[in-house]
Amino acid sequence: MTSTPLSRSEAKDLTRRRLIEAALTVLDEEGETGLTTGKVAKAAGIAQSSFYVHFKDMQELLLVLAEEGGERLRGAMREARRRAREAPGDLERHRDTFRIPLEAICRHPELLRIQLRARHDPSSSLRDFADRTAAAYREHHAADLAALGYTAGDERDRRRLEMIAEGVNAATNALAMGHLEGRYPDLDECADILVALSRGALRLLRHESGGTAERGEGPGHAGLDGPAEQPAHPGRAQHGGGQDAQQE
Amino acid sequence: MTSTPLSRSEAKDLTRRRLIEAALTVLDEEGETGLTTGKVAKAAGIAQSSFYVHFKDMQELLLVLAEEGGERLRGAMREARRRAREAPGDLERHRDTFRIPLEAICRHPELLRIQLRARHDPSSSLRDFADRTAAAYREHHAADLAALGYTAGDERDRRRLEMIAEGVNAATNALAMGHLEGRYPDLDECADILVALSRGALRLLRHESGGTAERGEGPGHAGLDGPAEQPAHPGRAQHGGGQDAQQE
DNA sequence: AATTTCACCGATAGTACTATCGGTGAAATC
DNA sequence: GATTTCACCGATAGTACTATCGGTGAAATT
Repeated sequence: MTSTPLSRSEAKDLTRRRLIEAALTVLDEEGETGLTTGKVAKAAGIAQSSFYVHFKDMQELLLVLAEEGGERLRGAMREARRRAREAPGDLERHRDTFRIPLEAICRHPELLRIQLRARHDPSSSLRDFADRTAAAYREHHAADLAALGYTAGDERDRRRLEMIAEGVNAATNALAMGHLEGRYPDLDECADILVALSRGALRLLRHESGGTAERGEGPGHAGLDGPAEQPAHPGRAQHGGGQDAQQE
Repeated sequence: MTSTPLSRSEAKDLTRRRLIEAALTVLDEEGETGLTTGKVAKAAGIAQSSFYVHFKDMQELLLVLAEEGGERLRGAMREARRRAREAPGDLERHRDTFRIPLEAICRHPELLRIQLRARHDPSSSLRDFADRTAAAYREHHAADLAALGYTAGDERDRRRLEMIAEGVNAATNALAMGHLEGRYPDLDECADILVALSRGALRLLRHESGGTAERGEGPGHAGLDGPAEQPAHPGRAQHGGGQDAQQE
């Protein structure tokens, strides 16, 4: 019964929001090719020409979309990072570092899809956004790993840390998509795989930190394991304060 | 001086080839949105209307493109796999398993870009192709790992093997792109990272193969390493025989 | 040499999308 | 209550692309 006593500006904002949501849907379902003012306006329930009341053109809407989407995703990542930092040595939390991004992706898969598409599409208006987002993730993740105790000593280590972060990020996206496609029903299992991938790579980074750059693949002195590993056993507890265990 | 005594069908084939190459270029540079009969025809040096002499419509050209591109990439992968199988226990070769795909990507980055874009674009005509290609890679890689000795015992192991393959594939693509973007100048280093990523993940798969599926994340007994690794030494440097050093 | 074939061309009808414009009515302001 | 503002509308000019058609000349066939 309660009618809708919307003020003019409230109504406008609402329409604008509907346009943005509609654009997101169309973009996800039909790609940038199918994203037209007509379709978006129709999906939002207004006339095509009214689109221009809210946005100068489609480009402007895309920009807003990029900012909003980026913020949503980045927020989820920040959250994951925050939680991971809370107890860096706790194995369970370490797994969280991967599970939370996975969940974030699954909550808004269209955002990742759009970003991934744009990332490899030179003609996309969202290209810049996608590049910046990707770079932000890389650095986020690299910082996460650093927080876990994998501090980068020299230039090479820093680059490797970044490479690992980038690789694991890509794997995260892939597994999340696989999960959404029904191939990997268990997100926890996805997280486990990601933890394992990271571990292996970080081990490489670790035991070479001091030595020469012998190309022969130095997996040699595998003696030292990654930091957060040994003290792992404790089902979930942490007494062994992981990250600082190994000192070079 | 030698004029061009092209027969009619030869000339036609040549034009057709030019159209395909032009389409590939346009597709890479401007995305599917910018792929129009006019642009492709112009890039190939013929009139827009003549496009239809060679293809029923753009869709048909895209199909041809998908087949050709897929074949090119798949060929490179087969090669990598073949070489890897030749000496499964050889560490150097193991690295090849990753370096060769990296090189293949760098030789034709546009093919990967196009595939990645299509993979996440529901509206793309290349969607099916991209999905099939991705699935093929996954299975290829999973088979590679199996060939390296990581046979999947039960259902769970098989799924994990697939997940690892998918994750490492994604990481491969990401690192190759990073290399092309100038961030990772050394392809060998990329391969090293990939080897390390795989190792870590495969270890997970290994030492849980028999036990119960304790969710608590069993990375605990980091002991047993992957199978095909021990006999590796032969490579070049080896004394320490790296990865197998730490047991338990 | 005469005839046929056909790759290519320019022109164009048809379609889809963009972006603007004048009009309308209800909210906001006076 | 009169006036102004403005979100929304339908109509439409402009632009870009698709796909077809009849014409042309050189290669292929006879």
